[in-house]
Amino acid sequence: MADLAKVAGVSKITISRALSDSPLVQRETRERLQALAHELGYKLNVSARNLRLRRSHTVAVIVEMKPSHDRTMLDPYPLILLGGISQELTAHGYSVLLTTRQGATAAAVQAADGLILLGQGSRQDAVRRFDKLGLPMVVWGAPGDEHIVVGSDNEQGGRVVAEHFIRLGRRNPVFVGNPNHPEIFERLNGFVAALAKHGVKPLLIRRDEFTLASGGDAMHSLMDRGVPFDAVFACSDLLAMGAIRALNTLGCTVPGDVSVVGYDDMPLAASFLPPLSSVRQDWQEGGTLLARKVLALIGDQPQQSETLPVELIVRET
Amino acid sequence: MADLAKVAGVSKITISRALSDSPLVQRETRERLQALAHELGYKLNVSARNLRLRRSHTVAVIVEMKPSHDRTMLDPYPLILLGGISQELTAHGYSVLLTTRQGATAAAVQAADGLILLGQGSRQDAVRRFDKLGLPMVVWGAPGDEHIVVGSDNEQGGRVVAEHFIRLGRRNPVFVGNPNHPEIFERLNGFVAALAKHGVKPLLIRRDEFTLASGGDAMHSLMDRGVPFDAVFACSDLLAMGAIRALNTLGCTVPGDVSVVGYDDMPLAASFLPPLSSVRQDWQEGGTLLARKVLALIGDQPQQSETLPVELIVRET
DNA sequence: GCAGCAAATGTTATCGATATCTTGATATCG
DNA sequence: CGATATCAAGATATCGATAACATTTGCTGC
Repeated sequence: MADLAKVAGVSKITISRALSDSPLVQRETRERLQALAHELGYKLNVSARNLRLRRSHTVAVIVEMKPSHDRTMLDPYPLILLGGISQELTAHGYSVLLTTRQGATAAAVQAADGLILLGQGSRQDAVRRFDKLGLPMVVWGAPGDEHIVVGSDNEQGGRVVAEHFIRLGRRNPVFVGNPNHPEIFERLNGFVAALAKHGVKPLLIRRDEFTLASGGDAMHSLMDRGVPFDAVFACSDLLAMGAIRALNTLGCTVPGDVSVVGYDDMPLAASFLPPLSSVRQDWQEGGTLLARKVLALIGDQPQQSETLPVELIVRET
Repeated sequence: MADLAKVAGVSKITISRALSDSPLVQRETRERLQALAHELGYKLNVSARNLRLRRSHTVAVIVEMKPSHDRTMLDPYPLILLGGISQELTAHGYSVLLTTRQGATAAAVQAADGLILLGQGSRQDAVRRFDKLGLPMVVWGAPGDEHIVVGSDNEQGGRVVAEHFIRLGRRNPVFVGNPNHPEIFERLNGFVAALAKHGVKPLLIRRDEFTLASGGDAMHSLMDRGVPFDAVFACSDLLAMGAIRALNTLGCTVPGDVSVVGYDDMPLAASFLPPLSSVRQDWQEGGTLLARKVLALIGDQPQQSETLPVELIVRET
């Protein structure tokens, strides 16, 4: 900028003003300087500006990201939220600093103007760690009173599936998933509560992995134990698909003998054989909302937690 | 830091040295100052350091990311590469600045120490735009001579599928995909060349979308035209799955009448019915390599393009 | 006892941009 | 015509860290 100023025969500050379209500089001068800057290939030094302005126009997104081949694809939801987040932040001139939990100690995170936590980052211990940074922060997941949380309505998710099963006349439903995970716990809650209204008590099969294998395995162990069941609510589409395959192998028909509903409505659900019924969350909207809230917080506008509705897509299972 | 210095009764620079574990400061002093800094909750100002050191310890990853519900999931590969990239960069104290092409004009990108381009960013016009920034840059995709490219061996991918078809005695293979895309063009090349050695000439069905619908559609149009074919090489697993479904509907059996091979070996491929044969790329490794090369370039070590081998997973289609 | 040197710490300048306060020139008005 | 308002541009200080150079202190060896 100093060089530019010398070439143009003005002072640094005039250059600064001209480049930021300040009305303090005469239009002609401004345009001349802008043209000159462009011509000389001048690049603003962001670090210097950040230092001076005491803000980085950057939001750190902290993701729980396991590197294994399946995991990344099987559990891609944090990454999908990224789409909405990135779009919204970019539109407001902010950048996304992507970090895993391990990397979050890196200095760069402290430079961020705000924080978005995705994935199991919602685990309380993890969240508190970032709390200490004192940055505007929004968390994806199940609502609690400690933080500003955006998430889809997992309780509603459980409820609509329960009602669906009741409507179908199912009396022995099974829930497959990991209730230690707060979001899944909410689904279970909604499921159990809605069923209770009809005097039905579901069976809980705890599975920690969100894999096809795990879903199949759950069905096998159910059959082995000889427990009667006529409906399965799986906490992810993959669990559901694995379950259906296993049920077929075991001689059960879906949806004849057993109804199955998955979660997330991944694109493949629709073309699974048979087409899978599933609960759909609006990730794009979730991401957008997360971003919007951090930006608002950064702008000192108080925010509240918010829950997004889900939708049961009834197909053939 | 100045405050800390005052409290500790030393000068700023001593604080700076102590906190960066410089041996210029006596061990006792160093430890005392570190403890004090921790106690007072001192946070390094990254912008200031970046300014002074003229580097940001940040690598910008520019992704072609479409926001639609399907797209993100259907075409998640840029996001998967992110896993490897992020892991490797983090391990070396670097951060990942995630940007879409639109957002790449944002100032923050210029502050990065290096650039990684993913997705269709490999389109020449886009790549050149970033070239001008003069930053160390590595591109994912098909090798060209202009840039340093990391990618999987798409030609080999085409070749192994061709050989597989020949081995099965197929004489009328079809290629489904968008050859405008450089990576897919390479697959086509390898496919055609390997088939030619056996006197076989494949049919090309151009499809731009990587969706189930598109795959089905391709099969329908083939049948309508009455073209005989006995093998399909689809450029993505989704295309392949769509094709198989359509073939079944049209009264063809897979793999009886028609062999089908997909690409990417997504986790679901294995549990598709019938289990899908597919070409697998090692995304994790690809990401790691991308990151490693940018880091090397940043460290002024010259680098070359590199191609990763792929593997044909033969299942039942 | 003092040159000479090493170890530990301090001083000053600097990275590149911008906020605040001035200054000088022109316009406006009674 | 002089006083004040208005506008354009400059001077200086500052953001928070660190590199380069400077200084102090304590010690060795002759």
